[in-house]
Amino acid sequence: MGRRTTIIDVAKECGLSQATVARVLNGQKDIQVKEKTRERVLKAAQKVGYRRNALAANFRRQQTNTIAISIADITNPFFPELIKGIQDKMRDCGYSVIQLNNEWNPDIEQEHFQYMVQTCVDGAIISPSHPMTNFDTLETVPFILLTNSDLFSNYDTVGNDSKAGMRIALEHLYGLGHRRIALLVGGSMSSGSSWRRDLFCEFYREKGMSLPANMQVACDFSVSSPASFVQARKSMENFLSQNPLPTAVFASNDILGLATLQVANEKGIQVPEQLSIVGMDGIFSGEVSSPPLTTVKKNRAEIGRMAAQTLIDKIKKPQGWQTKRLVLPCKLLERGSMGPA
Amino acid sequence: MGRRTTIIDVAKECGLSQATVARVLNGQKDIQVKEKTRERVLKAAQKVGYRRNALAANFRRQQTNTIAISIADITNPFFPELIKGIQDKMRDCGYSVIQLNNEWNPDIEQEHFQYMVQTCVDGAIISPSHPMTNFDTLETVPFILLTNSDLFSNYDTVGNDSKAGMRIALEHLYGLGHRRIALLVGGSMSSGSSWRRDLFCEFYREKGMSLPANMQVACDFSVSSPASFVQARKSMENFLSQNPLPTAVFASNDILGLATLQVANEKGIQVPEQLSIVGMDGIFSGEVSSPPLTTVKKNRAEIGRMAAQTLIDKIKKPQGWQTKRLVLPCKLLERGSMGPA
DNA sequence: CCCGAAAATGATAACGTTATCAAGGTTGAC
DNA sequence: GTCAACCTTGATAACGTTATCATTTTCGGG
Repeated sequence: MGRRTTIIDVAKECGLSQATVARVLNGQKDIQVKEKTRERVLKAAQKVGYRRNALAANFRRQQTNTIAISIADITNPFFPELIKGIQDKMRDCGYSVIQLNNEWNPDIEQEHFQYMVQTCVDGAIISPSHPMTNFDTLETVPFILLTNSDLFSNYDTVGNDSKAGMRIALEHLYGLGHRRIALLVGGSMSSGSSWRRDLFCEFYREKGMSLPANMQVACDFSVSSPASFVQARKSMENFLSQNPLPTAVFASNDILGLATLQVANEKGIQVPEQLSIVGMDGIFSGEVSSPPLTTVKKNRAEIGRMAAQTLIDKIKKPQGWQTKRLVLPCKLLERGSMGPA
Repeated sequence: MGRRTTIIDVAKECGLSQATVARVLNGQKDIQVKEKTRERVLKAAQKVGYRRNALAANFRRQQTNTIAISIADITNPFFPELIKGIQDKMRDCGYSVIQLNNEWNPDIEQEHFQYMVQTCVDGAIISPSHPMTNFDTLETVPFILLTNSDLFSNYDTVGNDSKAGMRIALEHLYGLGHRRIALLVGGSMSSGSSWRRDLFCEFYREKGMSLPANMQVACDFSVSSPASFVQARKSMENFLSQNPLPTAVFASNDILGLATLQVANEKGIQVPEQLSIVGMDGIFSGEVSSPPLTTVKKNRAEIGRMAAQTLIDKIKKPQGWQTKRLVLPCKLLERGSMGPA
């Protein structure tokens, strides 16, 4: 099989130097080359069927125009829109995206970091698998974290203000007259749960209410993925058997919220008349339950775009970068599973 | 900033040749090198902090250990599990995955193909954006299509037997006594719709029934994505106003099915007592509606894994490859929205 | 018309790895 | 002890582009 045609073949064809050909075919926009020679080159390139060898170029320049995304699991409905947001922005800026799933596994996550270094991605956007994730492996790869946790306060982060979002939900429920509000959190190991409990207790304290028993459920499976829906249902079957029931439930993600809703429906508990349910995230599935799930919506596409833009800024400005922490607000999306107490 | 350490630095450090060092650090498993020298190299590598430069290696070998996936849109709930399946298998085999969204846009799709060639991906898995997609651009990149359409019968394909799946659903409905079964298809431009109509009409003919009026709805928006749920609802509001209603509906994807279900619920049409609804795909959202949506399930993760495996086989066996067409069965997943007529 | 500056082009050295072939060592059978 | 066969290691040439510097050409002002 014949060697693939190179810049040199083009040079020979048009009788110009390799350098000039390179300038025309692969150079930046601000290069100097006469219109006439440009045409000569283009014509010759066409004739010999030149295709740029990106591998060679990447190697020479030691950069790939590729960034990596490290998340837990693409099948978790939280992520696709986020990733889409990143991809769209990155595409506009000439980057490709490699997406890696760590399955909540820190070891895999570390492998991914190594991969990023070796493969010379230009940057990375990372949703940390857990609060202790160590980023030293990444060495000089610029990265942005998808979180708003205080645990990562000295890194660049983009995230939703989940605390404020949760507060909005609780306040709203309170305003509707609810005094027995329960909290559902998933994944004890996940960083997410502890601040939620704190905020929850603080909220009760603030309102001068004492926290009734059995108002907190921690599901010890790993949260928010459809795969854990069945398990979530089991927890909820148990939870919704208590008497008296709470009048409202705040679920820290929509999967938990939907599990609660489904079990409530099955038990004949009227939603929202007897029980209000508020979820968090705003995934599509919440739109098709009955009633549709009221939720604290995170604009995931926006988060993705912001993260991408921030990463690009960071890549382009290697000197004097100041740590950035972007926080986007959540919005209460009323869809029908919340009502007066 | 100091140059990053190379194989040559390691060679100097341990007093062996570059070639030997390369054999130890980056060679295949079946290389010959004495245990003692291997240790020397490893130790030296450790000491000078050697990191393999994958860019150089990729360039030299003219391969990337990366494959590309081209799909319409990752936010379409059909795709994440499919992609996961591909990623998992590919990861096991040492490949990374670049995922590209073409937004159903053939031009973007072609751009992606060019990108694949330039960037020298080792292979590609493609869900064609439309029936006329031209793969010439891909040149020598080996690829597999995610489809079961006859339109691509001379390519390697992996797909579900959607026809058989649809037939299962129709037969099942028929068996339950339904005689007024409606067909909902989305996206007139998509390749999918025409064979569905054909099969639908044939089914009626086979059963010796005449096809009543208004038993086919084609929604002229681009299907199966949550983004079109609202539009699907509108079509269904209209459709479900007719009198008499069909006793059953086969929706060619779950989004349409869920839209139908929701509108039926709102109109007070009892599902499945007054109206049976069967969807197709088996996305998670169908599990949280009430009743949960009965559907013809496609095992997307399995499809992904098969496609990945097939692609790998093809990559590894460049000579004498025989076109393969893998067809996986669909399964009726009864969840509650289907009952006797 | 000449000169200097700027613009355009040319020549060539990397980039870090892999692959090829040559050279040196070791082993075992005769 | 010799020789062949095999096992290790070494030297070195690619791979195709970009970047740097040198050279040539163009152009305008005096």
